[in-house]
Amino acid sequence: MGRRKTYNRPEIAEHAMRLFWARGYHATTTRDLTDAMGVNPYSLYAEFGSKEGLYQAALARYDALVVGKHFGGLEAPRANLEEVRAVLDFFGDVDRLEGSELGCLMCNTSVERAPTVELSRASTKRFVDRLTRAFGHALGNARAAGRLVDDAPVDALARFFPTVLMGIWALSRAQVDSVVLRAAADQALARLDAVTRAAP
Amino acid sequence: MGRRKTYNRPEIAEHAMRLFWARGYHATTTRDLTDAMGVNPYSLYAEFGSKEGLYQAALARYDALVVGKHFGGLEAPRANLEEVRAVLDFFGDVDRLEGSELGCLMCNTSVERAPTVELSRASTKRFVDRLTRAFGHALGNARAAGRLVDDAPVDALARFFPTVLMGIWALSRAQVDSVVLRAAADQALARLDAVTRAAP
DNA sequence: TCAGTAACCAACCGATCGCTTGGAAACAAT
DNA sequence: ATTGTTTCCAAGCGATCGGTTGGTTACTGA
Repeated sequence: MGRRKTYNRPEIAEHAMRLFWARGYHATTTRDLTDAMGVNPYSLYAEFGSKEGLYQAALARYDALVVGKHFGGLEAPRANLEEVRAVLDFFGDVDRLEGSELGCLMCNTSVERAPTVELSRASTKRFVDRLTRAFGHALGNARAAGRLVDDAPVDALARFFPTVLMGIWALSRAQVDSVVLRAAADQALARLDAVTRAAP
Repeated sequence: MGRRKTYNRPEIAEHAMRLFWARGYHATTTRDLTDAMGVNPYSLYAEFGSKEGLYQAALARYDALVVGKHFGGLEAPRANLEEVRAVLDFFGDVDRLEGSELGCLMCNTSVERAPTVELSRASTKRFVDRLTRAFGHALGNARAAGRLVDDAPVDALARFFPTVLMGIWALSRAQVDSVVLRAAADQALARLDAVTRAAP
């Protein structure tokens, strides 16, 4: 009943995600968005209500696409120490990847939006919770498999690692020397080694 | 020769520092600034040239006042393990302080400004360098005093700790559960303990 | 085929952005 | 007291912000 949409909602949200990710919320104008996406302001507001609504949709898309891509392994049922090490190792070398100066959209949101926008604060908390659960899950598996020392502080480590990653992401945006990010990941890994039981 | 200024440059810069710290660069308008400081736009532009110039002055003020306050102990000639532990412990409990949801202006700058503004990127790098040197200095003293194990990776630790703090600051702004920040600081401290020689 | 409906688009809205200006006010030097 | 210099301030500059609207186009159902 009526004309069909010529755009695709998830695509628009993904496009917005990339712009917001690179430049932040305030520095990305609605004209930047409509120009880059080839869609009219009318369609944007009909679909997302406001710039803020579009931002939330972009965060949701980020959670599904990017977070899922990087932390899906950690959330897999049989995730173990290998997955924990892999993700820390990956982000220790993240500056070698193209676009690493973007950091993480959720880290950016925590800094730019969370203090003043309730929805963004909630999104950030959910993100931290997701990462904490993911690490906790994998570390729990490791402990159950007898690969961690008995008094290994699984919960504390599961909160520690996301914090280290947030630091790495924040610094990525300033393009600090890659040695810094590598050292941060390595020392986090060293802490993990300290509570890992030696292989038999 | 001529009328005297009714404002004080460092005071203006400090006032701007607080506003930028709380709301970020883009979300703080020049009217917010002039209203809060009781100074006219003319004076602001005569003194700092542009909003960007004022931001740089605010960063300089932050470096002198806030960074000096929190990391001065670490930079003291005789700084040692106690100072390293004190600063990590302090920021592990930072959420108990009033205004902790502000995080750190340099962390905010790294995220919001560094990717697109060369001066802010340089400021951020200098900040990270200052922290890295401060930690390296104190850890170097500890090693020289025989308080660290022989193969303690002083340089890596000196890069690791600032990264953890950046993570804590980024998360502070989302007011995440204090347990997260405490755990992050504790695990960083545990890594330090692992390379500390047992007391005789 | 034609009414009804929904999406499209260019043009535009008031508000606010960073920043400037013309003239009055306050000082120092003589 | 006069002059020259500097700062102060209200008002306002063009540009751009997030968001809207009226008329047109494309589709659906009967």
